[in-house]
Amino acid sequence: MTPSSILPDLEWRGLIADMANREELERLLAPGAAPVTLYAGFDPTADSLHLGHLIGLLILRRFQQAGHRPIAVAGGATGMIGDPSGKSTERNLLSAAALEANIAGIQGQLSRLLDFGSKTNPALLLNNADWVRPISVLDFLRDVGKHFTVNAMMAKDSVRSRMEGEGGISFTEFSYSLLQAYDFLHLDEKYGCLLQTGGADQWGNITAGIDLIRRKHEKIACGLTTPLLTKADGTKFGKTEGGAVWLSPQKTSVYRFYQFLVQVEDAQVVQLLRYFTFLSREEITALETQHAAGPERREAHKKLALELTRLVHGETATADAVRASEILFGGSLEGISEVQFDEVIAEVPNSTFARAQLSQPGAALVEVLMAAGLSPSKSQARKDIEAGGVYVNNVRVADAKLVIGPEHLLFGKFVLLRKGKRNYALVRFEE
RNA sequence: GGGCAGAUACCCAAGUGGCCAACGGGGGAAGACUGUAAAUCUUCUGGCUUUGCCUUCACAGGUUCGAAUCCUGUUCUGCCCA
Repeated sequence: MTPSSILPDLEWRGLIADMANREELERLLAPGAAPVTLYAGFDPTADSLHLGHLIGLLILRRFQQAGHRPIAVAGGATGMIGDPSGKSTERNLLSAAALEANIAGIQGQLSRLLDFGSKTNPALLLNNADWVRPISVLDFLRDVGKHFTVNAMMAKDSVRSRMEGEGGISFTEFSYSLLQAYDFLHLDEKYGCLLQTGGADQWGNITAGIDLIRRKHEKIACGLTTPLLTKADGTKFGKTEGGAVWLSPQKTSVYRFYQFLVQVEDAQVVQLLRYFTFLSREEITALETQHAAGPERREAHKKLALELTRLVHGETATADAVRASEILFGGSLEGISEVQFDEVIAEVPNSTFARAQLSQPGAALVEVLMAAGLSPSKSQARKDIEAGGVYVNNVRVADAKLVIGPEHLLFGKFVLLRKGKRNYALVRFEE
């Protein structure tokens, strides 16, 4: 990847939703031009980023691989305000302590996907609180606020939809885009950053920054937005029953992360390969052909899951998740060794019971299902069993009153539970 | 401050004295079909010691043999007037 090939590559991948000042951007990225400094911001709304954020982060990585200089900005300041973009209601402010923890969490994730040691174009990780905190309200209103008309701000989609809605919008959130505009200005002044990237919902905030830079310095800054990720039916991508798919293995286990990608619907898999992987055009085209010829082999899905899990969680953790998946979805449990089983344990949601519970009355399956987190209540567990959706050691259970006893144990201590087609949980009975 | 309307399960939304754990839709779960896909069809979707029992229809009281439904008060929301 060369500095000038980045735009065509992004375009081919479908990663460009919109560009602000396209001609200028093309000029900046023309063959022979100097490396470009660009930034994207990540607000600390949670202690981990999720799949949706990953696209934006990977854009930075793509630019860096092409020789440009990425800046990842953690929104220590903007996170205190709350971005109204894409939100239908006013948000609760996060406490300072929560913010701090969140920043620490996402900074770690940001740093893992970018290269800070590069001799030629090292990445930077900044916190906008560093330059927003020191500025006084009066200075901010005079230096930044003066360059915006409320008329223009109200025309922005994020603001307008909230004005028309019922809850209104607080002055705090209304001001958000000014803060983000100020970030862009600051990064231009200090690092010569003239390109901001972000999701399509960030368009308004990005152009606010471009306007500010133009008014203050008569410079043309650029913006590039990526499409928002949705499923084929238009609903949110990256959500499971449990919520978002997080990058933090504490919040979404590596196995679940991998499985989420393996289970992606067919209609999306090729697009996701383009969005999320660094595979070449040729490799992706080949996978697409393979997938079209034999979708049941799921080659594209597995490759997508493999590549992305590696990127986020590393080689070792990925190998474990793949192995666990092969055992659980490989069909029969026969011939599986105890060693292999041990490997599955760490990956699959698991819980431990006292061995003593197996004697005499035994442990009621409904209780175990609940304890294992597969069913939310005993009533539901009964219904799940009656519907034919529960398996013990991959054998369907017919009786809702089944009691787990020593005869169900694998290797003397495990019971593998499954609800539905693909929800596994492992229960270990220990002394 | 005055007037009016409303508050029902995850969401929307029926029900206006017994037939109500509460119509219908969405969302979710399971099954069938498949390929750890989609579409389609079927079932389920308060809890439990499950042929039955218990707790729910904003909250607190009351009327009644019996209330989500009637009455009183409280809280909250929307609309209109000031």
